[in-house]
Amino acid sequence: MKNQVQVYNTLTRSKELFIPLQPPLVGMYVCGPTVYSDVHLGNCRTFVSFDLIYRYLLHLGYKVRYVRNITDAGHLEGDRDEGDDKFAKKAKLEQVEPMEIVQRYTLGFHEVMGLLNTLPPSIEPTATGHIAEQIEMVKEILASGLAYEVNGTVYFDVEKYSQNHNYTILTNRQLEDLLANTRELGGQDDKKGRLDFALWIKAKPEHIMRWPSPWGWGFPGWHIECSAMSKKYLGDTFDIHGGGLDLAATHHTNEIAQSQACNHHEPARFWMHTNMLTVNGTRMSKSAGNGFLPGELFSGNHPSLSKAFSPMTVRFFMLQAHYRSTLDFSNEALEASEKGFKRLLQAVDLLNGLKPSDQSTCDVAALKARGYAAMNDDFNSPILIAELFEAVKLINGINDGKVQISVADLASLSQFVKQMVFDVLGLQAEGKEGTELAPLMDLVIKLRNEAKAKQDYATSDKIRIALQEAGIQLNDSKESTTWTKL
RNA sequence: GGUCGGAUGGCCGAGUGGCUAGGCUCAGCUCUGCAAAAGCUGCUACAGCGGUUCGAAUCCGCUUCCGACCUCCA
Repeated sequence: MKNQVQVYNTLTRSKELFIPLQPPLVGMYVCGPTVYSDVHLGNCRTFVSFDLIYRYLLHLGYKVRYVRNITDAGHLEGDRDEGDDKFAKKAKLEQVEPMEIVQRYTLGFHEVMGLLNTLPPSIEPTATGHIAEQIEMVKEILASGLAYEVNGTVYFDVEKYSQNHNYTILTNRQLEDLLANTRELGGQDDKKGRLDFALWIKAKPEHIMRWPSPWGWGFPGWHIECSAMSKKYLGDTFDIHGGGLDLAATHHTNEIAQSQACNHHEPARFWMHTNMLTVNGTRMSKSAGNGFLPGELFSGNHPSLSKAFSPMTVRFFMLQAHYRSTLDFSNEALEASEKGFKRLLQAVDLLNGLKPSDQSTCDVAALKARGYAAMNDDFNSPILIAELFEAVKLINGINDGKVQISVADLASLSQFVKQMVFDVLGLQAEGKEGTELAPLMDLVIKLRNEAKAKQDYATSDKIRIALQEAGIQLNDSKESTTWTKL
């Protein structure tokens, strides 16, 4: 299965066969969150998408070092390379230490990632923990002549860089257009060129988050942290660099320039970008104010939400769209995912109790092949899920005695479905947390069945309705009664 | 304004030069004391207009509409 994965590379705008630099090792760097506020659902989608990619590569047997940073310094408010950074600004508002902000939102981020069942990255470095590496990198870029210092701030010289490099290689824009269309910045900084960006920023004396450097007290620019940390943990060139599509034009473009200036070759061979989560067709973002927080979704505590949706429903919803497509968020779409997810897991539960036959009247191998082909085609999880629903149909058919399956095929089907659902898609069963209720429920169901046997339907219906009001759904079938939490 | 990407059935979403995913909804059926749940069956869509082709929703051109990026954002 290895060496059959086609990955869409933003650099070439096409799918390419993915072969790691040093198989079976894979180095993957993904731009993580900026922890100055709660992550919203759009942020989560990116990390769920890369979690799928990480999981599938692991499933194929690759040994992946997955590095995802925490940005806890250096991100600026506004479009000027001076002034307070986001952490200091937020901290002033909330009357706390900047690192208190960082700590709070980092913990919140990890909690949400856990609920969404994303695997933790191999390394999760922080920007503030790698100031020395960033300073080193800035020094090297200065030495290469592609940066200049003005009053304690160091800028990258985009125009000089462009003489020998293609600055816009990632997004295929024309430098002239960029220069012509870049907004006038008000002339308050000391940049030579309009596209130049800060590598190191001089801090005002009152600035709390600042570090000593060869250029005086300051803090790192927005782009250098990813270049420095990816280089440190993955080397000068690694396999995959990922992030949200919104990072491509500026952040990743500048990362490539920094790495080229420092290391003299491109940092990553594959650039992968995940698309945006939209609300009514418009991108969900902090600044647009149309964001949903994961907590609001999981609790249903939001004016636009018809009800609460569980983390796994949300994850399944995200995986039902391809990572490079926009995905539109709505109550209807979430409800559809909730039901579909439930149906999928119910079929998975049936797997262990299926009775094999001598022969198969179904083609498990073809089903598996289609599932793998989908994932090998740029991680096409919607198609994989469609194939899993074909498996659901098969499982139900076997359960009903309408379809026969051999022992070997059943084992193969069972392994495939479970691996894909749990290991690759990263889904997990929910609603089983009420196990302490089980003995109680057994008793209630027994009493109700006794009433039913005596045709005392008034009592049996009373129990059913009361339980429903208490959030427990009874499911009667011919042989038995089961229950689920609503 | 520039660059790029989209427009798929009631909804969400894949895909693709001929065999036309999948989920949800809806309808019918089975099961059932009734209901729910569950299962089965059914539901042929690709913005518009031209063109290429034996054949296009899929390729090309134009039009309309939408979005993203160009400024912090996953």
